[in-house]
Amino acid sequence: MPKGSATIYQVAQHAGVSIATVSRVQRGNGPVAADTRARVARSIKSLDYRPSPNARSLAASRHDASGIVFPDLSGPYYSEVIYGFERETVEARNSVLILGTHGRERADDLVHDLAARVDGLVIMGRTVPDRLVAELGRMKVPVVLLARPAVDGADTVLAENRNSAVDLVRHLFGHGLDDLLFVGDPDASPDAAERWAGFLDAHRLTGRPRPAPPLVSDFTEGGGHAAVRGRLSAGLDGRGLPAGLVCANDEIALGALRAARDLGIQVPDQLAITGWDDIPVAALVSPTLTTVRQPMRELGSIAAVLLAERISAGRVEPRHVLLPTSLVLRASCGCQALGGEIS
Amino acid sequence: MPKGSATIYQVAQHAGVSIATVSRVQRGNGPVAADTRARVARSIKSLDYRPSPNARSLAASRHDASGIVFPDLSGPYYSEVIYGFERETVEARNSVLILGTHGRERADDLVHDLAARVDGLVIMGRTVPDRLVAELGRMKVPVVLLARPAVDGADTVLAENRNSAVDLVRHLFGHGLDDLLFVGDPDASPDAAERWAGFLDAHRLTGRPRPAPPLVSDFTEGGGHAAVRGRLSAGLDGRGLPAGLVCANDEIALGALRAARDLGIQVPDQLAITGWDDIPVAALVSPTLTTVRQPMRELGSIAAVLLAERISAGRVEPRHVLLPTSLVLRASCGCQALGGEIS
DNA sequence: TTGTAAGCGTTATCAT
DNA sequence: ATGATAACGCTTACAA
Repeated sequence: MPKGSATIYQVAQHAGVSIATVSRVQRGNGPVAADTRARVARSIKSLDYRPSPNARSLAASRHDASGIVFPDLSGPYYSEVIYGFERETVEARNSVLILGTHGRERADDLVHDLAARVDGLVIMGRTVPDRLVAELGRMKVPVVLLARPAVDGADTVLAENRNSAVDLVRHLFGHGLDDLLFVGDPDASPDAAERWAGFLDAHRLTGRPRPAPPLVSDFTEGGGHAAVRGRLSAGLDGRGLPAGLVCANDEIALGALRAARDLGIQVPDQLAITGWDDIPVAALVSPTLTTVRQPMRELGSIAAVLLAERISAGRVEPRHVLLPTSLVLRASCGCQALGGEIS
Repeated sequence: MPKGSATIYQVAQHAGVSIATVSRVQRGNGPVAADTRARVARSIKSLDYRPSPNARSLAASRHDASGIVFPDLSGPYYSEVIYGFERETVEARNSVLILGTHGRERADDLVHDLAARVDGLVIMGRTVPDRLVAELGRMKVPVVLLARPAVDGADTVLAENRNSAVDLVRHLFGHGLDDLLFVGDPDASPDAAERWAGFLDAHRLTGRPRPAPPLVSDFTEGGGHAAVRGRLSAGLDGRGLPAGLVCANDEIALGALRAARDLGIQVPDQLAITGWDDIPVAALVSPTLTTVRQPMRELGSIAAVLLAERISAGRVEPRHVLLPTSLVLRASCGCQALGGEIS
């Protein structure tokens, strides 16, 4: 019982056959006589033989593993996507490597290293520059882009943003809320950019004047709180309050909610607030949060499936999957707390 | 430019040296003449050579990777721990493999496979049976147990539970709340078991009678909501309401909060509720949640450090790290919403 | 049906 | 200081 389990040689010897036969039995492919198979199988079991994934990768130049790159694991969005990806990937008998770039400088090298250890990669959002994505494409590394526009010949999977934003904003208009402020940073993520674009569309389509520029905030509760609090207190000091805040995600909206509470502003009576994602707590805060649900786990699992198609089925033409979202009407926009759901 | 980058042979040829020399230069270890080194380095750069992790693992029998096993990625707790682990591990130039067991039957095999791909493993909670942990120990696979009592010679890292529970419960007693109900499942996790033990301790230490058995719930908001709602409506029907609910984690507490809201029960006036973990939303719900903060990311990063000690420094005597927690007093226990923090 | 042997891309041990 | 060359544990033609 030295470190590691038995090797193929030990099994071969134990069963009195060659390593080729052991390999055949183990992988269940080549032709093997029934009795030989049984004998070898017994040896495998009794020695508890498990082929070394490394040696196998080296010989077969496959890894049976895939990787996912994310900017930061913070917040429900990333962890849910990763959850979906992990689940689907393991289900397909592959291992999962994760890499958070965390805005590191070495990110480039880290991604290359990751790429060398897997059969394919899912890349979330703007974690890596287009240049690198193209480079991976040239190296024939299967790549699926998640929540990011197409680059090169890579697959993409994203949730619908722009039309959903239009629907959301028109719903707010329907509440008689005209003066809306978008909170988020369109320059920071493709998702935010699309939501902002839909926000603009809705104004244009309904013949309204162009709205104020976005109130810039990162995707965190803290960021949302700070930005919104600043804007609202300026509003209280005479600049005037917007009628509603359309936040680029739920966490920003949560921060906005807290800012409003800090300042004694009633939501939704004095100020409507909406989010995006429908993270679990959106239904738990008070007032409950009107938001746009996107299927986070499914984003991850579908990315895994696309990757598998490329790797195993050898697909090469890029596929682009667009997942539908649904408007979740709750209390924070002025709807009844019971609020139904519109897809 | 075939699939994958250049091999060591191509670099050797390009630089006019043997592969051994390339290896030396690449790894920066063996003795190499300055000019040779420079020439080889140039070749490496110009061919964009990156050693194959697989071949390297096979030859050196190291993986430069470590793995983490969790039961389910749902909820902030697991994702935060994994975040801390990933960050620290990548910082140390290692890759990270994750595996969710999701209560699968094949979990055993999956863990073995994972073990074959990494230099060491972090195992969270009760994801795998003691038998398997012991088996890994026998195979000399470095193992760090997280939020789980020691097994074999494995390291452990856990946050203090029992005393913290005593402090929390005594704090509730101080509010004049005597009839407390524990919500959670001590049989389902070591953490829950310890918190329940502390809950009992507090009663004993203060000369109170033994409290009612736990109201069983899994660690989810939904589970907490269902269990608590059932108990509270029974209470409303005459059985009587407890004075406070000590929940095994924040998500259960959130469910309890919702159940109380459903039934029109005022928190904390009619019913106090406390959680555990201090997940981000605990500060955002209304009333804000009194809870026990445990350093989730740090649990992950410390596990990574312990693992690294075993792997690189070759430590072999088990280490056991106990992380302190802190009581976070907010509104749901009856404290002022401003609530300070006691460590 | 089974075995032999040539890789796969490194590291590491000897020689030189 | 450098180069051969034998592992590492497997897959996979190719032979037998």
